[in-house]
Amino acid sequence: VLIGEVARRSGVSARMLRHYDALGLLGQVGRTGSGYREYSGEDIERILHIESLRALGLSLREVGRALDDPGFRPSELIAELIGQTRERIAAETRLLTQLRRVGAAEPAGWEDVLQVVALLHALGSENAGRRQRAALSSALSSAEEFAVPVDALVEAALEETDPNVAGALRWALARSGGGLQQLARGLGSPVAEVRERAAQAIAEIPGEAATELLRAALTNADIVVRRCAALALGPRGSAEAIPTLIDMVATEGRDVDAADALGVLAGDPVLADRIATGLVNRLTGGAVDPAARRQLTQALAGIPGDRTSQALTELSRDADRAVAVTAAYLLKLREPPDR
Amino acid sequence: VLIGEVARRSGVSARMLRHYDALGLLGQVGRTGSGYREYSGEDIERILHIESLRALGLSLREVGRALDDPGFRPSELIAELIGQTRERIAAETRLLTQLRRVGAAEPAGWEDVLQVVALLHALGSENAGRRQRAALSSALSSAEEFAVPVDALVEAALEETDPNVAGALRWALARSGGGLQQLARGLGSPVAEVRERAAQAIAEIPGEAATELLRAALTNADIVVRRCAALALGPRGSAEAIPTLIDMVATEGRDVDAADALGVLAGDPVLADRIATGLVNRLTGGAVDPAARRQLTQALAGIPGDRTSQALTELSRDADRAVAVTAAYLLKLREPPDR
DNA sequence: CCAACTTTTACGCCGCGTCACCGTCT
DNA sequence: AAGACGGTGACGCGGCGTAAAAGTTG
Repeated sequence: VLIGEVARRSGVSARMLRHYDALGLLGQVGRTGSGYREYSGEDIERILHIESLRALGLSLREVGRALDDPGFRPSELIAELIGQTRERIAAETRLLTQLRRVGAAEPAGWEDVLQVVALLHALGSENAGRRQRAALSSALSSAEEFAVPVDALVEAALEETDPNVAGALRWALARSGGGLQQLARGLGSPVAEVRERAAQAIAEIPGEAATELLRAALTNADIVVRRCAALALGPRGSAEAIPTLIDMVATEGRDVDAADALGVLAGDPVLADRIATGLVNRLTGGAVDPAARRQLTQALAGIPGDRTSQALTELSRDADRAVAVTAAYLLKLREPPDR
Repeated sequence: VLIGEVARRSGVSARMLRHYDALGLLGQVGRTGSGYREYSGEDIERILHIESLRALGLSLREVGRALDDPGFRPSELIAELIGQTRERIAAETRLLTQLRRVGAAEPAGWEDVLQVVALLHALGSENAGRRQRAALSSALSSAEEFAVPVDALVEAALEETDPNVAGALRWALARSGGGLQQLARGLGSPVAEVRERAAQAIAEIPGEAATELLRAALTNADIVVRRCAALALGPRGSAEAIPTLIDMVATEGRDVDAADALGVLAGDPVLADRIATGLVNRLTGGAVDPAARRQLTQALAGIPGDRTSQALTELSRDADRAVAVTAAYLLKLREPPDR
């Protein structure tokens, strides 16, 4: 069979058939008296084999090695090819999300494209300084002509380990005002750090939508998220955060911040009563550790109202000297200034 | 700034910087007195721009065209790049599934790999004849050393439009005995044809697992699926199919097949009674169209038992002549042979 | 004799590493 | 004067299209 016939039937161009021959992939191909290549049935079969292996992604060189080595184990090669293909898909997918972000920024001209690309690239950089600069510039560039790619900011904020850069990213997000939906998804991440970062980022975003999200986060499965949400909800005047905040006052660590948040909420007299009652219930409930009782007592400092005054009077006779002294001191502070 | 410095700070190799220069991407780069390239701040900025565009997947030639044309609209280019990238991802993904299937076939040597690849390739061919041969060969090759990639068969069977090839594929699937799980997923496809093909394929697979799946399919949202399942469940002795089959008898199209299936089920005397009752209820229920009544009467032919005989006696006096004649004829057939 | 084949040889593409060989700074 | 820079030119890789120039079929 001559080369043209083989080319037509196998779908491989005559050029490539000659190339295979030149590379020695076919062993020796027969020739007619006048020098034309004469392919045998075996040759054709071998050509089909070559095409099969090439379809799996092997290079011609690899095909040659594979077909020549009769004792080759295919399974590991297949596994390796799978790995390589996955890697390529991952790279292409990263490229695709970059492209989508650039497109979403609706650049008006090349200048904008270049700026967005540089920004995205810097946000994904290994270098913390570059990331920092990128975060700051996206925080400040909201007045530019192109839209800052919010989802890239969210992704960066959720993955950022450097605290300074993370802060800058949260600031940028807060200024952009968007990304709440993706941050909300971050609250459900399997990774604890991501959940916490999402909660912090939402906490720094102003507006009713973020507040609503924080209220929902009060029922999050992750206690860290719940506490972060509660701290942020205090200044926003959300009474739903009170139980979590009282829990936090009784816990080591964020008790001062929680007490402050309760103090802000207690600006409303109705809430002040509820908060005071909650704190007192905690103090008189059984099995509370002494350190927690002291923190709860101190938290009463920020809560106005008669309910607190009564509680402090009783606490000034508390069995725990530290509690009694603190309560007495706070009581004196609350005496009316007109002697 | 000399080339080495630029290379170190931009991450672009000196080789490539010279290449950019040779391609004219940078306009004219300055030179020192001794002929060294001297990059200005603008040059460096331009280099960063080039890198940005290359990161988006543009070739050097495209970068040159883009940067030279000041009035270029970037948005359409971005859209095109997105399309191309998606296409590449799709191609790589197809390759990945092929590779996984080859790996799943656990080939012992190159021979097996080649056969599996050829088979997969033929299954995905445009040419119906090739697909047919591939289907037949995978139906017959279950005795070979390698495992036929069942999921490829399922995918092919769910997408096949040629009825002959589809039949061969279902046969191959039935012989392989696997793929039920993926076929079950096909029952939930948004495409009606795919759902029907999945149902047909399951119907041809023997065994309790397939029967169970068919029973579940009786509650499928797609009526075609339900009917296909019911037809297949008849011969498997599943009484659950009876209501659907009776519905089918009263409907144009598959009524004869449904009647046959009911006849098989009626081999069990208890079921025979239930079926007869069901058919009679349909006949005496209000607002049944005449054609349906005739089909229901004919279906009684295959149902033994006294209940049927009584019904036929009554029907032989039916107002519809066709029904009455049919019933009378069937009654005569049922007279005991001993005169 | 012509048309349709075949043959070999060779260039180009694209992005880039790497050499060779030579000049120029400090 | 050594060694770190810079310059140009060229080759190679991989997979193939394409084209030229010539010979072989029917």
